[in-house]
Amino acid sequence: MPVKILIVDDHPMVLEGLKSLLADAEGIEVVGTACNAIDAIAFLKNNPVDIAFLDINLPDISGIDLCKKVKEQFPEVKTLALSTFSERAYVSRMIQNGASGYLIKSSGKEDILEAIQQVQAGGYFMNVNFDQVAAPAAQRAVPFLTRREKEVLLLIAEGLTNPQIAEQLFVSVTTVNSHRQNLLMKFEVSNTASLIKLAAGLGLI
Amino acid sequence: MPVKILIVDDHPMVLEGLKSLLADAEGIEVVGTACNAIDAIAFLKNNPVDIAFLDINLPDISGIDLCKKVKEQFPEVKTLALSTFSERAYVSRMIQNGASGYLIKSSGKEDILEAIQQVQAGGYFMNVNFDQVAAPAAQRAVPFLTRREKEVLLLIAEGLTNPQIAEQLFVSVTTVNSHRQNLLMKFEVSNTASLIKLAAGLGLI
DNA sequence: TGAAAAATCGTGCTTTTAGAGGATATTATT
DNA sequence: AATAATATCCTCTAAAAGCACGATTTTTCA
Repeated sequence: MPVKILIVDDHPMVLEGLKSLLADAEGIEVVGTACNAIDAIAFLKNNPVDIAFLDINLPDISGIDLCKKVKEQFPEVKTLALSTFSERAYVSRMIQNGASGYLIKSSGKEDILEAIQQVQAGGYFMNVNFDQVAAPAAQRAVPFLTRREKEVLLLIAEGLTNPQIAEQLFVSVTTVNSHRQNLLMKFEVSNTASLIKLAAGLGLI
Repeated sequence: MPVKILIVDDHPMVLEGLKSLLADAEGIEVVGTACNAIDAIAFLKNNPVDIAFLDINLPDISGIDLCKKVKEQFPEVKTLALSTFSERAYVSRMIQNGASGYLIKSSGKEDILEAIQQVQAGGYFMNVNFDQVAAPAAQRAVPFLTRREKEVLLLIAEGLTNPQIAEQLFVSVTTVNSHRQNLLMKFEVSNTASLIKLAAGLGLI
């Protein structure tokens, strides 16, 4: 008896791609596809399924919530998260919600087949290392800036030098420099490049 | 005579998906696929192609650079950028490099067929509205940067000084400074602050 | 193979930043 | 009226960046 697969993804390319890649695989049958969570649930109600591939981004509810629903209503169905690189952060939540594995969309045929095999045997599959990704999540708090500091920050970002800013604001260069030093301190950086990059990232300039 | 299509993407799912979606379309033939830029160029040398679908993220060189190369070496080949949502910022550069259109990977069959039709007729196709995204970035052309310049730019943005960058890259400080000066020249700015602000606005860092 | 592009290294000089240590006014705000 | 925060100004030093010449080597590609 072949392994029955349901694919849930709103990208026609991925849907078709997976279907095509699995079409000639032995012992595997794609019994259905869905492009949203409602259709997916409806399909599961009426058809036996062994493994469900769930995209993390779906139009109606997220794949994470769908995963939870599936495991609640159909605990015998094993789930496999489908994700692009940038969504790796969500994978741990998917696992918490009962997913048996995680497959990045750039996976090749071998990975996909291995994932199915592993999961069908009751195991887990994951083809990404989280070591590299965890870092960027760290959010930095926006430092409190005074009116003058904001003005100076803006002018620095526009490429003005301290003397030019001083002229613009009718103050002395040392004053501008003070504000500049305070900006570096508040952002906890040691030069203009980091300062501007952070400020840009926080949408301040 | 059917329209000859080459698909370049390193995601087997997308590759297969597109192929499958276009398989039964009338007047369209997928004559080849490639999962990197080198294979793509090699294929174009030996086979006539009307339209090349180019993924923006490729393992060897970026789709943007590949697009440029293709238009230089095979000006008669029309190019269509393939991208996920998060990469929209790069699309304008793709267009600058001669692409005839842009297709998000979540596109359905209708969009894909319409894109092919439009492009083959000499027109442009784009199924995303840039109003929300590109506003600040679109104005200034993104300068062409060499591999080393990009590296240096990134390290500058991380707050490293010339001596630190030199150490990191195992080159002399004067070399780093040369790259830095070239960056300033290419971005038409006169200091680091402007450089980083611009680069951040263009999504380069 | 030969030309073009990129990457590498150099010197000398000026300007700007970064960092330390202050001090004194001017505003809030309680 | 007293306190705190902000804004202003100062000197000094060292480090880094910016700018202008240059040059050689390596890589890429037609």
